[in-house]
Amino acid sequence: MSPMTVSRAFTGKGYTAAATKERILGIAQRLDYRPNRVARSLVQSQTRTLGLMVNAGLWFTDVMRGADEVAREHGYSFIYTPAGHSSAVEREQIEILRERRVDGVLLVSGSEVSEHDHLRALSADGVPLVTINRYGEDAGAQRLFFDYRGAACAVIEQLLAAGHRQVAFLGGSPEHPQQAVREQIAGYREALQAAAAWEPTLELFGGYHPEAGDALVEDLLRREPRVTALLTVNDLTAAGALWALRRHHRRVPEDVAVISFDDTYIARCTDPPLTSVRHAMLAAGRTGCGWLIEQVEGQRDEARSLVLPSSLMFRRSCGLASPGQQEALLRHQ
Amino acid sequence: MSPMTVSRAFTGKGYTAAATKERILGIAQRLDYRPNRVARSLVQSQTRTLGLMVNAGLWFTDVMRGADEVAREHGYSFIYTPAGHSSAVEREQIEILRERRVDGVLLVSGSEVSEHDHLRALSADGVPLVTINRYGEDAGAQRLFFDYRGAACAVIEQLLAAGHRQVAFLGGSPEHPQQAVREQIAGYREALQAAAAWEPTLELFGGYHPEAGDALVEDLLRREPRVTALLTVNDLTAAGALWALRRHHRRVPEDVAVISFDDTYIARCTDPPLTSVRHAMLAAGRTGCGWLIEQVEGQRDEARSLVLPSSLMFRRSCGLASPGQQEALLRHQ
DNA sequence: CTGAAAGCGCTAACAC
DNA sequence: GTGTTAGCGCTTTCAG
Repeated sequence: MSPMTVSRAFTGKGYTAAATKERILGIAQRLDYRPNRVARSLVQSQTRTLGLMVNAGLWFTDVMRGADEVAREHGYSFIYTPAGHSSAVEREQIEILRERRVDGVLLVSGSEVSEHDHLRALSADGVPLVTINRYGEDAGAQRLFFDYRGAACAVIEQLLAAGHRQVAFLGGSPEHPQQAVREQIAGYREALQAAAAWEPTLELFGGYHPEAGDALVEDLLRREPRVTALLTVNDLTAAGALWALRRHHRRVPEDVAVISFDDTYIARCTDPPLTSVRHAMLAAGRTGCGWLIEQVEGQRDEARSLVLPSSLMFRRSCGLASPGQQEALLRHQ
Repeated sequence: MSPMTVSRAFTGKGYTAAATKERILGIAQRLDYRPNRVARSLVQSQTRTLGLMVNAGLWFTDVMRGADEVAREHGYSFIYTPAGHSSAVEREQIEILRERRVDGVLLVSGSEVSEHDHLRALSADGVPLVTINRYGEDAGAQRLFFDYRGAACAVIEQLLAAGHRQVAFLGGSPEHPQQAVREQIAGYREALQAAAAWEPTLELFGGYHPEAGDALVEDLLRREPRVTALLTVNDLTAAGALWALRRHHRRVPEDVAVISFDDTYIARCTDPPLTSVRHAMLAAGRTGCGWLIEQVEGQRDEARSLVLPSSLMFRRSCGLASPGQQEALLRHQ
């Protein structure tokens, strides 16, 4: 019963007599023996460990869950590390992951950082990298995106089709450091301009919180009292917008339709509940991790990128009929 | 420049001439060399890796952030694994963590599982374990709790002191598998009974979602129209309760005061915003990880447990004046 | 089907 | 201050 035989019994590689195998596993059980993956990692120079860098936030849970599911199915585990908002912090975390010899890195972060050398170095040294929701310079990674622009476009098109002509955008900023926000605004403009219905006075930027949403609606109603629909940068802003609309006795959705982004728990809790754009978080995690493992295991090294389709969760705030189900895929064109 | 000298240059252990050290670090930089922590882990039988088992959810972000901060300060990293809701799943995940030779495990999970052998085995084999919000059988772990009972008590006492006599409890169930929920109910009863103000008709169980909150308020107003205050099992339920109260033209907080549990984002988004019990998530993560590291490094092996004090985030829904600040510590007695 | 030898990259312990 | 030796627990390779 050499170490080699034990190894074969546990890994299933090579031949082992069924009887020996059984005996070994039995003894192991009794001795509370369990193979040491650290030693195995050393000799195989493969840790079956992936780095997961995420900016904590309301949404990252689902991405993480999806990624972890797939990892687990393939025998990988995740080392977690927060993403931070600067190249310096990122570089430091990546360094730790590299010392730990992770087989690949999944980076989930909307932060725009100025330098990408640390990411470029990863790929250059053969450590696969998949990014989710990361715009900016291509650092040799495979990349996944949520369809902020397309979703905004599609939502506006639906509102226009329902007869709305004065459709406002609330919150955020066209100068926001995260491109995702800028994409939303771009999508909003694109759809309205295509219908010759774009008016700059209907764009009210400047915040991401309920209080901002409330204040912006105050402004809006003063500037454009005829407004009949509004899209907000996120659920929080929409919640605040509802406060102001109620104060001004505008009924939602009869007088003003409201649609927001992100479909967090908040959307189910407001009065009325919010129709909200839902991004494919779980799918992002699953696909991202799948791509990563494909790279680690040597299939599909080429660069690729994919924009994941978003969907619209229909609730009472928008006055639109959902096409058959409560959740509908958002497809621009 | 033997391997040993390089090792000393990087770890700082033992003596290294400043000049040699500098030269080594320089060469390392140029060669893109970086110490292999896997090899180090093997020889030291210490991975500086901790297992983090959490049930995904709205709240776990903050616990995770706190834990990771402390871990990082001490040179540890976390391997993430979901907690699941059964002993079988837990056992499997723990097994993976043990094969990976984590130095300790932080278990964050309210799930009540029937068997604790896998946890007991951990401690028995010298793998430190700290649990957060885990009731039930003591499996040799150091344990942290949130003060659900005390917080409920203290909230009710404040409502009573403000003159409320008919105080309802909404949502949850005294038979809920998670003790945390049962603790809330116990605290509610305890405080009301102490004031001889407890009435079974004011307890309405049966759900954790807005729709449940809404329906339960319907029942409540039918049964006890004189109710002036209510405590809900969580923010979601409270949000639904607000819908029903508005439908019945009860003003919040003038006619009915509402206080909820968890202080999620939702509490800032309802109309009016919710006064809500906030648990010390970040502190739990930090303290838990700190305890774990103390165990790993050999100080403080004895069992210990601590109930972390909760606080109340005052917002408009409760009609109580906050004592000086918006957030106040909840202290029972 | 099983075993023996060698080595993964590092560090503990002990020379020099 | 620096180098040498040995070995952490496994797997690769090759021999039986």
